Amino acid sequence: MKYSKATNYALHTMVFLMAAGGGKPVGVQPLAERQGVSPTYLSKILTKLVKAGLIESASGANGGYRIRRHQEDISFLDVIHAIEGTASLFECSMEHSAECLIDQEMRRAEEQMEQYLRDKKLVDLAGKMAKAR
Amino acid sequence: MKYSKATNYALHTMVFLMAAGGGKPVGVQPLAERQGVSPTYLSKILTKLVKAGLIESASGANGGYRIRRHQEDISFLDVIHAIEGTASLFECSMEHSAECLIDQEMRRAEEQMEQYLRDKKLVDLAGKMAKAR
DNA sequence: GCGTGATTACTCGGATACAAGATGTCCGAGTTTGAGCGG
DNA sequence: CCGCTCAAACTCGGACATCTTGTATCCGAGTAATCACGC
Repeated sequence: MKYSKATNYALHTMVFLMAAGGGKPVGVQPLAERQGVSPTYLSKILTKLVKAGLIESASGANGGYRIRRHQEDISFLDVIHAIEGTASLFECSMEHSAECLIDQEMRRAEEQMEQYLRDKKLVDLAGKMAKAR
Repeated sequence: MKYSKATNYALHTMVFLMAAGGGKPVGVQPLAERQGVSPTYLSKILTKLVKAGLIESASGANGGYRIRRHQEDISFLDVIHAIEGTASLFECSMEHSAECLIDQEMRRAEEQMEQYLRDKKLVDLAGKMAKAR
């Protein structure tokens, strides 16, 4: 029960892409080098973000990744769901007669966390991160 | 990023032990049979609950497990921490100069969920579960 | 100068390898209860 | 009736086996920009 490293990479990459702005795309190499991860692996992660519609990719020379326009209100939850999936953290999987009460409470607890992450926008950190790093 | 089945087993067992009361201990067989899991595996899970001080074990014939007295205010979080550990769900693991802002936000989000689970007491469900099952 | 082809710098996707953790089983050891047996 | 012994019913702990998932690498394919070359 931990968040995967991929989520960590994805969040950091998103913040950096936001700081870079919507100009020319950023290649995988500088992004990977900055985080100390192999470019090929990071590209697999970024592919998920592309499919989720959070960023867009540009093929060919001078290609790379770029934040999607008009989506600077992307939340933490958007990124996490793109990487980890949207499935519930807890599933009872027992054959109860009715709906499992434990399951209900666990899902409500999870909803508390998700609500917080839904309200937190990445763009709030972009500025601070740029100078902190 | 999912809760383990062990947590599910632990929560269900705790609720059932509460419904059973603090009289004579309950053996592993009936508990395991009810949840469709092998007794030996369940015993490993319950050992963690014992070490966390949530339940106590009685060796020998007519032995088994029993809820600890004066602890009917056991919360969901107590059980989860006993099984999953108390480590944070998110760890940045990057060599930033300062504290990672992403890490801070993720921990706050997690704290939202934990707070909910800390307030939820198992005893609230014990009665309902008894008749629902 | 201008098109055309080759080269280069990228992303994309699948296949594969590796490691770690979750899940589950097996077995021997210790512990308590209770029955049986002999005095 | 009493005490002793022994068997049965348990938990406990470690050592495995297995399966899934996360992590990571490699390679071929496609794509776009740029450069070189010939007309």
